[in-house]
Amino acid sequence: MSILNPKKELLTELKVIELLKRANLSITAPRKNILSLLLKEHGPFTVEDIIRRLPKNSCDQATVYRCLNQFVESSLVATTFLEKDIARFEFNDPEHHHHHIICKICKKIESLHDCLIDKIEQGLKKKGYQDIEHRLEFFGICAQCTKP
Amino acid sequence: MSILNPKKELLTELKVIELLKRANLSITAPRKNILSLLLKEHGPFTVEDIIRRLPKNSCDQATVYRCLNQFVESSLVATTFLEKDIARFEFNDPEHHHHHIICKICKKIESLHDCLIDKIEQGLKKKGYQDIEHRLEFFGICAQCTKP
DNA sequence: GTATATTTGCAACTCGCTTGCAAAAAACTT
DNA sequence: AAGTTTTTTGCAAGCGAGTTGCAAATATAC
Ligand SMILES: [Mn+2]
Ligand SMILES: [Mn+2]
Ligand SMILES: [Zn+2]
Ligand SMILES: [Zn+2]
Repeated sequence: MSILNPKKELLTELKVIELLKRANLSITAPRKNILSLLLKEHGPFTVEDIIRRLPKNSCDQATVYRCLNQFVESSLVATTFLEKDIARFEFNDPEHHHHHIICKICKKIESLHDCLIDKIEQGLKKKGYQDIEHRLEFFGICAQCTKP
Repeated sequence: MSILNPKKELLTELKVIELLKRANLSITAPRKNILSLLLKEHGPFTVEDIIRRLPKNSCDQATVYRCLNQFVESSLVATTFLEKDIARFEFNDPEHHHHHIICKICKKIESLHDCLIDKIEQGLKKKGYQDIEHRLEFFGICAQCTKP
C-alpha cells in the first residue's frame, strides 16, 4: 500500500476485489495487480506496457496473458488491434464504449468518446489529422447458428 | 488460357497486366495469378484460401505474402482482420468501399455494401444476426507528424 | 487446519508471417 | 535479339506474439 495515498489505494483494492468476485475469478496477486493497473490508467496498453508497469518480476508474462484473456472473456477488459499482431487492453467501462485513432507515423493513440463515423472523421480533421482511414468490422451470430 | 472461355480469360489477363503496370509492379506469373484470382472472386481470402485456388505448386507461400503486401501497399488490395492473427485479402474497388461481418460461431463472412453503424446493425438484426458487436478503428497522420 | 480445486511460473512450443541468399526471370540497353 | 542490369522468386531458416503442459504454489471449501 502506498505511503502517500493509503485511502485511494485501499478503495481501488476493494473495487478490484469486487470486480473479480463478480466475474467469478479467484482473488490472486497477479489478477489484482493487473486489474488495478488498468483501473488507474486509461490505456489501451500492450502486454509489454502492462508488464513494465507491474511490480518488477511480480509475475510471468504467461500469467499476464492468461489474466487478460480471462478479463476479456468476462467483459472486464476490452481489446483493440490498432497495429498488426499487437493486442492492446483497457478497462471496459460499458458506459463509455468508444474507439481509437492511431497515428500512422508516430503511433500515438487517442481515445474517441463517440461512435459515428462521419462525425468522428470531421472532428479528427479539425484536430489536424490527415489521410484518415478507418476499419470497421462486425461480429455476431448468424441466423443458421442461432436456430438449432 | 481456358478452353471454355478464352475471351473472358484474355480480358482478365489484360486487365491484370494493366493494373500491375499502373502500380509500377513488373509482370510476373505469381502476380498475375494472384491478382486475377482476386479479381474473379470477391473474398476476402486468407493466404491459405489463395494458395488453394492457385495452380498447384505454382508459387511459394513467401511469394504469395510478398505479392499481397505489395498489392496492399499500392492499394490494389484491401485487408481485413476479422479473426486474430488471420489476415484476409480482397480486390480493392475504391467505388465499393465496404465492411464485413463474421459469425462468431461458424466464421462465415459476409460483405456489407454500406458504411454507417446503426443502419448496418439494424439491417443485420433483420437478417437474423444476434449479439452483434463491432470494432471500429481509425488511422491517420496526427498534427505533430504533419508539421515538420 | 486439512483437503480440494485453481492458478502460477517456467520452458518449450505454435503458427502466421518475414527474411537472407543464390538462382531464375523480367526489364532495360544497344 | 543478345547482353546487361534489376527485380523477383524459391527455399529454408528465423521471428515474435501468444499459448500450453506440467509440477509447484496458492486460493477456496469444509
Ligand atoms: Mn480507449
Ligand atoms: Mn468484401
Ligand atoms: Zn503522429
Ligand atoms: Zn454462423
